[in-house]
Amino acid sequence: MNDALTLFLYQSGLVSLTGAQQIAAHFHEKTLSKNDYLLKSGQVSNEYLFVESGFLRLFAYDVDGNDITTGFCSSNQVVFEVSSYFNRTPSKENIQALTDCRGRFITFDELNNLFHTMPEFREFGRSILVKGFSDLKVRMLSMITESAEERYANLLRSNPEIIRNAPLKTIATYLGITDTSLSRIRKEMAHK
Amino acid sequence: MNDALTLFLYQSGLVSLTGAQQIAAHFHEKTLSKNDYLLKSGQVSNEYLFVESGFLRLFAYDVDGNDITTGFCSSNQVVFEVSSYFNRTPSKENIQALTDCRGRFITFDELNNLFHTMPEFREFGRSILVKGFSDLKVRMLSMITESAEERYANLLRSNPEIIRNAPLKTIATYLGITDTSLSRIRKEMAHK
DNA sequence: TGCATTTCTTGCCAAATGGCAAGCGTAGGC
DNA sequence: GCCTACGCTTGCCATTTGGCAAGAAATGCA
Repeated sequence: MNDALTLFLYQSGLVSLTGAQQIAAHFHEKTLSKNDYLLKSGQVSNEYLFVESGFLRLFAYDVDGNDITTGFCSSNQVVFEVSSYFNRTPSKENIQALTDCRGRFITFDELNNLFHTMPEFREFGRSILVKGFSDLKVRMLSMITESAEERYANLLRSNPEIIRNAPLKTIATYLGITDTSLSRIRKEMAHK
Repeated sequence: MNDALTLFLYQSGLVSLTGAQQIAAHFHEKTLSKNDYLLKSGQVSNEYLFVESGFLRLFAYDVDGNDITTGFCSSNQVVFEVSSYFNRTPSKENIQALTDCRGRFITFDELNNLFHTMPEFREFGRSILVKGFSDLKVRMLSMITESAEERYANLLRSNPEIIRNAPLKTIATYLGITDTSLSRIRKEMAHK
């Protein structure tokens, strides 16, 4: 009987089953209630969290103090603030639960120890980083080449559950538009 | 007497001076003439290139076949296509020299061997990945919160040399606007 | 040098998106 | 259960950006 984290590690293709079990054993339980923060700006991210259930969002504040959603996270994904976690510097971003969440985390020191003792976990760690990077590149390209309506339709296709759990304004800032515009786009799309 | 690569490794703060010298010794010379490709889409990126002199750009094709600049690279930076290089998959992006370039590269297999034998190089490798990721996050936030004019002003401030070496259309796609708009923005800014 | 190609600018107008404010509905706290 | 946030929609109009096409300027190549 293997838990979701063990399976996630194993299914990456980079970790053996016994390796996955050993690695997963080092993670700790974590629960968050809706609206709880996993990370607040100014803090140093110290939880590399595998999400078993629930949804979260990452956001930053712009110069005018508006919060801008920089990412979403759903179950079977890893969430943490890359720069703060690896550089041990204060985060500019926040990570907040959109719904009640359950997951398993590991601290930076624990992760580094595991990296040293288990090369296959190192590979896994790199793959998480590379995937996050590539996904952001795809999103940037979509931001440049697609209309707001196309970007919303994409998001709806790829993350329908999140769209149901996040308020309109949150989704709008993620897409780079105002809540007013998103409301109009929704209306447009309903007509079709 | 240390070369630029050795200094770059050492100045990361993650590698000792002797370590930096040993690592640099594994890199190979590379020169590119203006407009040469370091990587073409469809190929697997196999050169982790430290640029000693010159400028390059990364670009992808959108659905209509237009090329979209996804990044710039100048001297004292490392350039490669992250996803293709680490996953050994065909690249969707191209890397092309904007000017004559000189640098030093290492292949994927060589890099992995070095990662295994020199833990300090592993740290360095991670820091390159993390920095690329964070920089892209900053750019995404700027894309969402700033006007085209502000983004252009930022780019002008951070990379004046590149702006002088890249054609207007190349810069425009990087900023997510048309060349027509960028031309107008330049005119506007000249008036001030 | 001269021709051809590309790059850049500009005018005119259209389309996309934003700003503001009012109104409405709903959900949570007391 | 009521009242107050808050979240969402909508109208009106402003601003930003784009599309197209023509022409000017610069560049590369024979």
